[in-house]
Amino acid sequence: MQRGNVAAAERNRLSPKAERRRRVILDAAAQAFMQKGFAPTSIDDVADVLGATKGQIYYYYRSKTDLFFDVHLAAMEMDMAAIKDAQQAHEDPLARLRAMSEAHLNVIVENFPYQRVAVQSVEMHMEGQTTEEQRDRIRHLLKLRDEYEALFAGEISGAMTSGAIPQQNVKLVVKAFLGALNWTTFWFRPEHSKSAKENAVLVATITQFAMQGLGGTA
Amino acid sequence: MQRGNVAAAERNRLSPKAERRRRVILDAAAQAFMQKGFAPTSIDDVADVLGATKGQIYYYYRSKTDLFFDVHLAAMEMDMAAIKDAQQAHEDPLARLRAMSEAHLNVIVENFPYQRVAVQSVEMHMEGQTTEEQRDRIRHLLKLRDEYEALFAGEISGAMTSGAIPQQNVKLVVKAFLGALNWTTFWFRPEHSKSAKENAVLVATITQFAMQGLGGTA
DNA sequence: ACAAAATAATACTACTAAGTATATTTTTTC
DNA sequence: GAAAAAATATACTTAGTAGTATTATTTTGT
Repeated sequence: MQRGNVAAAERNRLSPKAERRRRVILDAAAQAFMQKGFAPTSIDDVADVLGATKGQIYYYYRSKTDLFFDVHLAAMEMDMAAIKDAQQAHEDPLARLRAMSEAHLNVIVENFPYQRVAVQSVEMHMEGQTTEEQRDRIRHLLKLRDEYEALFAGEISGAMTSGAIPQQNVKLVVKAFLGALNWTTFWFRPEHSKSAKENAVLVATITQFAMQGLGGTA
Repeated sequence: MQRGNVAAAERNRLSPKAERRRRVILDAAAQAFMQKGFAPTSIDDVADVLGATKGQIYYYYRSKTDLFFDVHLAAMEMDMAAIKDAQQAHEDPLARLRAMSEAHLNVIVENFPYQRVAVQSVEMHMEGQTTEEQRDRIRHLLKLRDEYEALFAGEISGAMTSGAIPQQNVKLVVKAFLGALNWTTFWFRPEHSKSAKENAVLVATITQFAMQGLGGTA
């Protein structure tokens, strides 16, 4: 039975085994898209990473586009889960923000292929030949991205209100803040990363930079 | 006479008229690549932006790849020229760095299509089917990029040595610094940008964030 | 004004890769 | 352990596009 792509909401209809298989394919796709980006990566490239053939991929996914969207969505879900935990562990806006930054960077270094793919802009690749259903998914992904940014912006605003950092243009500084973090996806190479300690230094240093960027008095 | 692609060093062999035409094509290519990225942009897309046909483009450029490289190179040359001017206008490392940051951001907002293209990683698109000559050009572009980063890293090191900012991992903070700036290519939309004043606020705010990120005592 | 050179458009070729249809193999179920 | 269902592989079709060959037009020099 051809099952094709399923939205996140109906994933539970799949058998646990099928879902595991989907995840393996998703990992291979993240790996492949990471290396060359969406357009120049063929389904056969993904199949090569997977060690299988096209047939298998099309059994679980309707199209290359849907596969890409699912990688993207999985990446965002990782991010969301990680920073919400971080957020709830603290009271003070700046403490929250610091924990969120660390969580975000940890997700990047630990799930690099997914996070790298998520940074390749969605809208960029999909102009024109998309179905209405796919445009819905794009809108959803963009909405998630905006919500994610809003979580950071909210804490920055909170810190401003409480006087912990100077008044400043939140819309702009939140971009700079996330830019400092997300830029990691451009230069970090997980295969060159030796130790967990080295990654910890990365997380601490970039977080320190971003927090100081806001101009707090410590 | 078919002339094809020429490297920067031999551009002066072209007549002024031919060089102007090349530049018009380059602008169109930057515009087109900006919208969708390299792979999904066809030469016909570029020709559409140009308001002409393929024939014209292939008269001046050997291949789509060479065209992309030239956009990239032009972007880097803009950056280099801008920050070298900024650098020479000041003595103090932090003053230099601030001026370099402002210069870099101004180049981004004023030549957005080129700068956006330059941020699309070169290496990402070109795995495999490249000629030896093209691989040379990739290496050259990557070298320029490293040199560019080294100019920023040098000033950060200078500021550290003079005690203007705390000791820190320069390799990492220079990435965060440039990340805060370059991230602008992901969210800035020149067509929505109303006034020069608004752009000035952007440049000042992002620069302020990046400078503070280094932890100076002001 | 006209020949030659330069520039540009058109018509064509070859190839890549997404998606599909079909066949084969593996797993499950009774 | 055989029939049915699920999972995977293979073979094929088709659309899009990079690059080229050829033709047409414009510019330049004399």
